Amino acid sequence: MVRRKRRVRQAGILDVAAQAGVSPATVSRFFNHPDLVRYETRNRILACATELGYVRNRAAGSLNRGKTATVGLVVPTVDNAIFAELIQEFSSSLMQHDYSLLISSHGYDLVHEVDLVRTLLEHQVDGVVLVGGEHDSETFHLLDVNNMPALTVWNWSRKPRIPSVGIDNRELGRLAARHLLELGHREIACLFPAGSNNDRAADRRHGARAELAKVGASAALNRDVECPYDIDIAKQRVRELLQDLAPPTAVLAGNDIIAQAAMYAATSVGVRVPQELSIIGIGDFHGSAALEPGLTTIRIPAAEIAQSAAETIVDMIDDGFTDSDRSQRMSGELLVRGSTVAPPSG
Amino acid sequence: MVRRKRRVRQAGILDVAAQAGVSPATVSRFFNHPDLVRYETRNRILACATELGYVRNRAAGSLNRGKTATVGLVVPTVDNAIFAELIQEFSSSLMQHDYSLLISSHGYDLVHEVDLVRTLLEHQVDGVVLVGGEHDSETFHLLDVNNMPALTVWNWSRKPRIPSVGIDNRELGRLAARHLLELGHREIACLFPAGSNNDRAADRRHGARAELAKVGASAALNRDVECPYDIDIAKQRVRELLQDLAPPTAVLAGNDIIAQAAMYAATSVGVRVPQELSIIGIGDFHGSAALEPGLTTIRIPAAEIAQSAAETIVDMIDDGFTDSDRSQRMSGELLVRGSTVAPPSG
DNA sequence: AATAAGAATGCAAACGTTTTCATTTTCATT
DNA sequence: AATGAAAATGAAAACGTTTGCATTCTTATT
Repeated sequence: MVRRKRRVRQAGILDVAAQAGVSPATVSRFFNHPDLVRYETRNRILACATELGYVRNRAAGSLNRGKTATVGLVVPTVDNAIFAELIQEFSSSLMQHDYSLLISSHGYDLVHEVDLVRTLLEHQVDGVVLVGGEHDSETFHLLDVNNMPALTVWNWSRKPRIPSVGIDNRELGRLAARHLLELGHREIACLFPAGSNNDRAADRRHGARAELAKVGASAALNRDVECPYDIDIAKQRVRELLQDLAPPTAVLAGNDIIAQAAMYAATSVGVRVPQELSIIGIGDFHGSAALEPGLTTIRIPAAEIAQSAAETIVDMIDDGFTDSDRSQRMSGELLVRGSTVAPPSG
Repeated sequence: MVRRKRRVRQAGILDVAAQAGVSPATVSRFFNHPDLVRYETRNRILACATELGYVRNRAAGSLNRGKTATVGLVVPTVDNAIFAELIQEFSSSLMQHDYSLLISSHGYDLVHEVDLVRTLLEHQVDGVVLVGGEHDSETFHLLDVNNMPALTVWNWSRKPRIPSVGIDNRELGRLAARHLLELGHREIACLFPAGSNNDRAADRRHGARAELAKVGASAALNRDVECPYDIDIAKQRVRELLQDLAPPTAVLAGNDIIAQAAMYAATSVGVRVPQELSIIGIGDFHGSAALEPGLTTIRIPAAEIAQSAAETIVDMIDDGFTDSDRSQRMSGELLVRGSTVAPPSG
């Protein structure tokens, strides 16, 4: 059977109406407010709709109502465990509220992010969720001018430009540092990505450094290594570190990916974890518990953040945007597993 | 400054037109066919548009043109390295063609998938891309009735219901099995997820089993373990396997996640990889090379698949759907790293 | 200067819904 | 059967673009 080249006109609400012997208005009501339609009529319409293979045209609907029941989410990257859980959970929470999700990623490029946000707006999303608190001023401008319900997630901050749902990254850094210090470590290498375009990482690093400074920072200071969230590069960095004349007794990693890389690096140069090197991560990603030894880390409640964010943005959309600040602060939690112990006495 | 509760009417094409002293038609042309507009007029319109913070309303446009420049992608899950690279690459390829991406995931539930596809159609996507070749018949029906350009990716199959761009999963299984056999392994445990709702996994398993059968399957047969793509569960499964009276000399994992879990499992029970246990995965995910030892695996060219899929679906949309079969077959490739060697003699 | 061809713009009719308001039908009450 | 209230439906006007066709403005050619 040859597929017709000529595009068959799709069945519209008018066709359904004609077939069912009612007005288009009634068909529309059937889909949007079924309780306003008589029982028998409902059946008739449903039958005709399925028979004709009718699917609603949300674009047309939204033109009228000014709502698309769609939320846009902008993440730095999807090619990574980092935001996978957030996305998954956000998506399904949203779906429970009958909203759809439009995702885009900018690869940690905040200028590119502007375009993504604009595209989202062009597609008439009802709300926008961004990861992180730092964004191009044009991004803020666009959201503001278009009076768009917006939310930042992942990081919490004291006085956000737009409401934020997330954790205090400084605290995460502090927690991780404190754990290592309490175990007795003083030779600690910190591995964080560059702060530009990534305020989350910058905050974590500041928190960690501040905590370390309390016990006299000089030792830790020269072990502040810049390292992207990339497993191969991170592994290489830690390797160099371990082959140093005076290797650190502990690694404080900017996230679990770097921590995982650190474990591999240690194995590859024959350094035993945790006996000779303690490693702590941040994030508690899927799989971090399965590592051998299990990775000590600071848990970020990704699922909770995602769920709460979904509910908050939906609220903001429905309530039409009151002034009440919807920000919410979640907290990180130290998860001690096998990768950290007291440093070798010496 | 108090944020207005009342929703300020967004600037529309008419406002821009009025401000610039031209007709709405010209403004529309400025955005869609700039070359039709005189240079000075262009400048004037651009100035007014930015001043008013105008963003186009694609919903309205699409109503008229019947195009949204949006493609829908349906993946089983996003919470996993598995499809991350595919998504990322597909998204950016699409963006280069000025298309946007609508993503949804169904958690390996093909019935749920029907709803996702319907939602995608309601949002007037111009094309739909599905992962895997097996889908609910209602899914096929919807796509067909609505005459929707559609593509399946990831797996290639001989006679697909709709065109497919991907690899032959049977071949991947075969390749992995052959490598182990050639090294001399005969005690091989295969770990694959259940085949229902996941034709990719089923095909890989069949390919592997077929290859193993060539050398007499009985040994391998009783080592056919069902195991989901979950690192924690997989680790547990392999652990049980290794504590068996007659542990296998090699593990053939359904994907790199399971393989990774197998490595951790081995470490946790003190079995050395690769000396006492060889492990091969399928996929070559981000990070598989960084494992210690590096994971031998069958590479799936995710980026190539994604790029090709993006181009193909865009073609199908633009060309209005000729009958030519756009299917494309990519191939897997054995990547020998450190996790496989000949079995211990004896 | 007159003319023609081409470029630039304007007019107005779609596109497929939703919703307000008006009208009809139903049903219980008298 | 007559009445009124409530429920169900219909008519028609939006929503903000795009585009075919008509018109006007440029510019080059004579």
